[in-house]
Parts: sequence; C-alpha cells; structure tokens
Amino acid sequence: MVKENSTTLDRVFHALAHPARRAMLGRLAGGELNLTELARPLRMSFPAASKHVRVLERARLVRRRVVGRSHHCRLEGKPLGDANAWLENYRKHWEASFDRLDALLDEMKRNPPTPE
Amino acid sequence: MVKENSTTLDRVFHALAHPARRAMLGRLAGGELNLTELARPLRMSFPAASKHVRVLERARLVRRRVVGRSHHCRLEGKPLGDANAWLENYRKHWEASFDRLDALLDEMKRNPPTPE
DNA sequence: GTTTTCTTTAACCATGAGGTTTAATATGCC
DNA sequence: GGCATATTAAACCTCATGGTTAAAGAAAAC
Repeated sequence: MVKENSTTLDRVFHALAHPARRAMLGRLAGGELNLTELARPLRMSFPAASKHVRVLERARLVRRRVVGRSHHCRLEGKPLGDANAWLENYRKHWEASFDRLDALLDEMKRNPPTPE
Repeated sequence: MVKENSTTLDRVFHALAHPARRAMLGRLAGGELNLTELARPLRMSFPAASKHVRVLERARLVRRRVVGRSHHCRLEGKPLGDANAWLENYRKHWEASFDRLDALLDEMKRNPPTPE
C-alpha cells in the first residue's frame, strides 16, 4: 500500500466532490483559462467561482500564473494520479462487480425475461 | 466523455474525502465487518463511526446486511470503478507530470546539484 | 486621470459535516 | 424476565462549505 499523506488525499477527493469543480477541471484539460473564462459557464456569482478555484489550488489540482490583471489557471495532473493510485488498490473489487454484471447480462441473453 | 450522474460522483468523492472512511474501505477490502469491528480502531465515538458508514452507504460504496443485532458491511466496488472511470479521462495529464518528474530526476543524475 | 476590466476581500447567511453525550430500541444469552 | 450487546436516534455544539451582495484593489485602455 502506497504511503499516503492523508490530508493531501482529503483535499483532492474533496475538491473532486463538487460538480462545478469537476467541470472546471474538465475545461482546463483543454488548456489554460483565466478566472473569468472559468467562471462564465457556471450558474453562480464570480466570487463563488473564484472560491472553487481556490479549493482546486489547495488540492494542488490547479496552478495559477498571474499575468497583469489576468489569472491564468492550468491543470496540474499529479494529484489526480495520486487519487488514481489510491483507487487502484481496489481495482479487483470493481472489476469483480463488472464481471457480475456481465454474467447477469449473459444470463439474460440466454434466458430472456418473459413479458407477462 | 462518459455520461456521468453528478450526484452519484459527488457522493462517492465526498465519501472518499475523509480518512476514517477510506480506512473503513481499506479494512472492508479484506472482507465483511460489522459496525462494532469497523468502529473499534477509530479514535471516535461509536455513533460518529456509524455516521461515517452511512455516508459510505449513500455513496453505495458499502452494503449492509442485518443479521440479528449485528450489521454486516461489505465493500461494493462499482462506484470506485465509476470514480476511476472519471479520473481515467485525465490519465495523460498525470502521466505527463510523472514524465516531467522523470526528466528532472534524470537531469539531476547527469548534472548533480553542487553543494555550496 | 478617468473609466473599464479582472480579481479579491469583507460581511453576511443558510446548511451540512463531523463530533459529542445521553437515551431509546432490538436482539441474544442466562 | 433480566441483563448484556449492537445499533440507532435525539439533542446539541462547533466549524466548514457554498452561496450571496457590495466594496476595494490593480492593471489596462482611453
């Protein structure tokens, strides 16, 4: 088991637990954006969006580069890799559950449920 | 991009964001445990631990089977697979960051920092 | 130098998270 | 029945989260 720094993983998972923040990461995957651009599609005030960005920064998922009055944000992949590494320990469990689903679907194919 | 149900992913990531809950999952990976067993190693009251279990249940990471007065909990892998699937979209980003680290380590090997 | 643009700060509010303790509810055991 | 065990429920506390609006700062444009 990888030696994990709890508080880092806490922050990463917490950061990922909000849809607005996941949406931001999704857009940042396409390249740098500044705060205004990050906030625009979100149905919330600008200060609220700005707070979400700071949550992402505390989790080190986002880095900010200040250029004049514009704050450029870029995705930082490593913490996602850390989260993935933690999840990886459970791979066999979710693969087992997919196997069970496969088996169920196979069974249904061979033996379709009879409409009443 | 996989069609994701936001609230499910919200709950899974939120559930993973607390060290006590990750510890519970870690122990459940070894097999079923009841609440008393899950709570014992945690430095908190039993009711607090019980609440954590319910957070895991709401995220469908844990299923409970009541046998008499004992509540047996088992790990449910699928939501971890869902979280992994979401993270998977970012794999190239964290791999890139590991590559950068590799390059840095290589560079340091070839060109060690001079002690002053 | 004034105005516009990008961002932060401050003050506030409602709700939820995470914890406690004490009491209630079931079940198992003698 | 009577007592111990496993768990939930209730009441409460404190602090964080997620949101708002309004004001303040800094940089750019004119």
